Amino acid sequence: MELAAKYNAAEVEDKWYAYWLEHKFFHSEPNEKEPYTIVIPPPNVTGILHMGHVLNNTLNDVLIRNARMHGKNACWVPGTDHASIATESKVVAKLKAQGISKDDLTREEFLKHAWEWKEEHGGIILNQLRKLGASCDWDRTRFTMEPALSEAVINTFVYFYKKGWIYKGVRMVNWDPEALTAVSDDEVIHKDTKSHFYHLRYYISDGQGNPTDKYLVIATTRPETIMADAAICVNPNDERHHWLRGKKVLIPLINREIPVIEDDYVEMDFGTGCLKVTPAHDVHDYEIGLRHNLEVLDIIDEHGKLNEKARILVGEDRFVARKKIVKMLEEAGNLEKVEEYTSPVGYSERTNAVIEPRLSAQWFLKMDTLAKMALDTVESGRTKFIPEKYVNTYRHWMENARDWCISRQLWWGQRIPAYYLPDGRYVVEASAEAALEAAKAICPDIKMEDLHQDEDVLDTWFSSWLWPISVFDPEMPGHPDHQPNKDLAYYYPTSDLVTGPDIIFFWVARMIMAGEEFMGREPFSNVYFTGIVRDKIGRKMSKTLGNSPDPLDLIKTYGADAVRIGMLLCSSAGNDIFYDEAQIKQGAAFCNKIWNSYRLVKGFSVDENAKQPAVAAEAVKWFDAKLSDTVAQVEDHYRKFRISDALMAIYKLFWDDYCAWYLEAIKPAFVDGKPGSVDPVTYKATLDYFEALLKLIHPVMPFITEELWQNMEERKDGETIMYAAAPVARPFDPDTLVHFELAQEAVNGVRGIRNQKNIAPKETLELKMKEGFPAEVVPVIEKMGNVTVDSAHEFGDMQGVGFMVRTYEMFVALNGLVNVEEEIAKLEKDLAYQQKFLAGVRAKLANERFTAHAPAAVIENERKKEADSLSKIESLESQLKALKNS
RNA sequence: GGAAGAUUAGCUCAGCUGGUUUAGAGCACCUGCCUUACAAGCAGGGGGUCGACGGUUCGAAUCCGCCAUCUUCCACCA
Repeated sequence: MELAAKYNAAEVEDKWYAYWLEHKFFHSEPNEKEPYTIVIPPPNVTGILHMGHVLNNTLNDVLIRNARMHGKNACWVPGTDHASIATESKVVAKLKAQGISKDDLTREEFLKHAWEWKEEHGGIILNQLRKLGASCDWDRTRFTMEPALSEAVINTFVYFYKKGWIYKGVRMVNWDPEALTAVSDDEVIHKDTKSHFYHLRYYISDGQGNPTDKYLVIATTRPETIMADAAICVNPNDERHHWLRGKKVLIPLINREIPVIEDDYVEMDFGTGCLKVTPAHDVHDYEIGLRHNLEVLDIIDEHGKLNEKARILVGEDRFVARKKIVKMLEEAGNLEKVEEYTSPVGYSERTNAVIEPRLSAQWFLKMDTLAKMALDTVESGRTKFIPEKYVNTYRHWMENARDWCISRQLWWGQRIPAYYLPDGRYVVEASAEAALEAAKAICPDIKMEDLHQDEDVLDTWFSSWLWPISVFDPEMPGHPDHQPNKDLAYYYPTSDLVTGPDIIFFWVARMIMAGEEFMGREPFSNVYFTGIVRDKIGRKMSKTLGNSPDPLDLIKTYGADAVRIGMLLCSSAGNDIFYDEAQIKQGAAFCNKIWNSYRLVKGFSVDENAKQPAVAAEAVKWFDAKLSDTVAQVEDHYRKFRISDALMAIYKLFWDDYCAWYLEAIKPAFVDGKPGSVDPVTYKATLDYFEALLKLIHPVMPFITEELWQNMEERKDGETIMYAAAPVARPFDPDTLVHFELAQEAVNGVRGIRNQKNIAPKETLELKMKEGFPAEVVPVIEKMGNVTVDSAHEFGDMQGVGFMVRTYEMFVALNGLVNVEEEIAKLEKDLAYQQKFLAGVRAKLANERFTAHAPAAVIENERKKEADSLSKIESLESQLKALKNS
């Protein structure tokens, strides 16, 4: 096959991905090998691939492919998340665009639309992952709302309910009075908003419900809620208000009597130090109310209007009521003053309506035991976090975990399996039939049509926390007596999880809880937290900013391998990623480099009778060691999840060591204007190394490596680099590397002189070196530096330029090209530097406290520095002397 | 306001238990090369008082304190 001069990714990628799929290379079944398992962080089912997904899934794929090549039975389970809030709001928006309001639809009609939407968009993101090269076991693709997984969620709910850990409670939700729905905290936008601070007089009651002439002053931004006040609260340490202890005050206008209570929550130096407590209409007040057993009086209805409990201004909108009540308070003499005030106010992301904190009945899951278990999992190290700093964050949250509100006022999701009897009592069962049976125990005559299932669905995380279990065996969660099926027994616990730190609590912590509860052990051994992908100037990638490129466009332009490299080059664990297209270009350049190195190797002609030249033998020996050395480093980097370091090590091995040094060293010289031949020993080594390099980089660049690996020799159908064994580090003599490095430095010295003196690389120079230099690498210097090497005792008065390779003196003979003054100036500069350096080292050695305290090895090293420096100075001085005499 | 983390070359980052670091890498930059694998290339080069100030130590980018700036998470203050 002819190879084009440039690598064409587009042609290659689809071909090999189809080949991999055709042979089911990504598919895993339990076997006798060690499993390596990753479950994908399931993207939203209607989502579109963005740069965050690219980063995350590239990392996942690198880990999976690396494990596969290390002989593990690698299984990467893909799937999607039903994402109730995001998906439902997309469906609502789509219906709205068609002129359909969700309110006009029944639950069944709406869900029909939602499923249609899911069928239409559900596969997109998984197909996009294929373009990236993701080696997911597609036969195992799961969806969090598919029947089996939904059943698992329902069973889990019933399980916890019967265990007594799920209860119905009241919670303050963010109510959107326009959309008539609760919205999540994420959907509330806090904006500083100008308003007023109303200072109101509350008169002290005489005990009979009549005002005295004494009063206290509270400051509020919401005077329309005073009718719902349950108490006035002051700080117990606030001496100004001690006279109020045990007193009761009267709510203005309606003269309802409320107590004065004390609580640390109140800031003494904010407002007047007196807080009106309105449990029904403020989150904090609600909590104070709980502590002090205060009455909860809800005076605002779902539309944001005052209801009859308010007694006055009934039916008025909350903002109209505010204006009116201010006037009424003023007329009644209760308004002391009004201040301008700016405070953060929550607005609904969807309707821009001001959010009304509203109490509502919600379902909760107790967190105390689960959180304790999950904290232990991480603190004991059974699950490791990378980077470790997230353990702190995790601990803080787990120690302060509040009960988990698991109900959502939506339709898209698993419907809560609570069935209400007409009298308001309820039963919790996995099916309507079971619920009817249970209901009959309470009320023998009850019929199915009398039962009404809870309208709410469960939080999406209440399904995704089962993911590492339910993708293998959906029967398991909620059935403690169930024996794990073959898959679950084999694949669980999974190995690594790659995800963003933003969902450490929402998802990671809860998966650990579910894992401990249902499996009795951690769901994964390591959690690798990626950073957030930002643009060059540090802004989050977002649709509204338009600063997020379409990954598919990038793949089309540069190739998937280049995109993968580009993302990994700038990703150290836990740090945000500053995305820059230049890095993808770098990846594309690397692809091209690999491609062309193969063109060179493939173009070699082999002379079966040729003997291996000394320089080639040396290069082979060196690269062998270098390869082992790098493989060991790469293994270490992978172990520590330093993926970008692993990549950089391979990158340099391929580009600098293999292409720039090894190939140049073994490249046959020209014979009669044509490239000469390579001997068979060197040729075989060269191909072996090339293959080793392909294997090393394959996890990161799956496509180009498969293409070239397949091209290297005739492969059978069904063979793939994916399952080739990863290169293994072998022991080597460290001197091999050290000596070759000396040769490289000598060559660099010669090249530097060429550059300086403008001498063409083609012109062969004469290099003199003093004896003692490792002889075996001299042929390398001769070839790579295009020099002939002579050893000499003295350089005498030769014309030329000297330089040092560590402690070895070198000298390039040049005739008529030396500017003596320039050389002298340069040498003197070097000499001055060395003398200063020597003085520093000697000062250190002369310091008794240093020699007394420092370890022997450190002192020894300083002595060596001293000796090296001395010999350099000696050499520089003799060169100077020679130059000055010439 | 609370918590965690960061600050090293123009950019992105390594630098693990203080001493083989006389602070490194990749990219970018500058100079010279179309040398028959690759100009998406080759060869060479410049560039940092390790955020500021104190402290511990024979010795600090590394440990401690304080300040500044930034990021994230939590709470968003009647």
